[in-house]
Amino acid sequence: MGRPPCCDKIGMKKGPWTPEEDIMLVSYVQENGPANWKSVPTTTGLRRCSKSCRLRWTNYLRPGIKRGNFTDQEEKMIIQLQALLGNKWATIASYLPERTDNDIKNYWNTHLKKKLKRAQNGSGDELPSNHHGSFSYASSTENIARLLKVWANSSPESDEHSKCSSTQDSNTTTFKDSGFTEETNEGKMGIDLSEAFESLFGFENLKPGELSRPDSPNLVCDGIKPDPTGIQNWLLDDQGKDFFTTNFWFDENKNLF
DNA sequence: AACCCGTTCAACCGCCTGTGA
DNA sequence: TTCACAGGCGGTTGAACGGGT
Repeated sequence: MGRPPCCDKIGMKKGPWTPEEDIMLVSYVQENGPANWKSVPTTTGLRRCSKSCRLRWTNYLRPGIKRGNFTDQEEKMIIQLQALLGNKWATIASYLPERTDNDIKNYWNTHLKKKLKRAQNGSGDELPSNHHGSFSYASSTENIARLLKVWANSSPESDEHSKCSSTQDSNTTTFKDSGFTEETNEGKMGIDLSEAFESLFGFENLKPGELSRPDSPNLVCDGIKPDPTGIQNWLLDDQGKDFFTTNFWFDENKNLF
């Protein structure tokens, strides 16, 4: 016998939400903020379990949610991120702040999966050129490195960053003029990809100094930070500043190449 | 008009994780 | 250290809908 679902509590309603229920929930959040979901049913009188309330808010009622068709850019990002991260929908959603994880998951399952399959069986014209037509997660160092290199070189953002990197001071190798603000870094888009790196490269808990550039051994990596607009990644130096990485990657010995 | 079938997406389920007592 | 609980996450379901016959 497993644990009974929370919504099995007597009197709890299930199924589609009515406009009246939505209003009650929005009123609660306006007054109390999106927290303490446990108290929502008792405070509002809603006959919904706390999980249902939280889900309704985060997936539907929360401000700033974009609904409707996904743009080509969004589609491309989802495909690339899914190839890199697998079905980590919440992480992928953090790169598309106007979309919910549920939306992205649904879009993947109903549109993109089929699209990829068609492309795999057919010409492949529908896919970004760097997608290798596999539904499985990128599973080897070689594959993921190639995938990201090609993608980075083909995306408009990478052009911007390449320009920036070409102007950077080679002595300090501090990334400048990236248009990547601190606010963005610290916000929910600043997702740590170190887990993906760990699984791909066998890195276990990147530590300060563990990664270094062969041409600048005194430059060490203190972390990895992705670009919210794409799958370029920055390395952070030991002072927490970015030093760029767009066109270099790691080998199995944790050296950049 | 009635039925069938495929598609979409909101919502639920069950497990996992983080946190506080 | 252990336990309980709330919140988070990914997988799955099923009602609603639209197009075809």
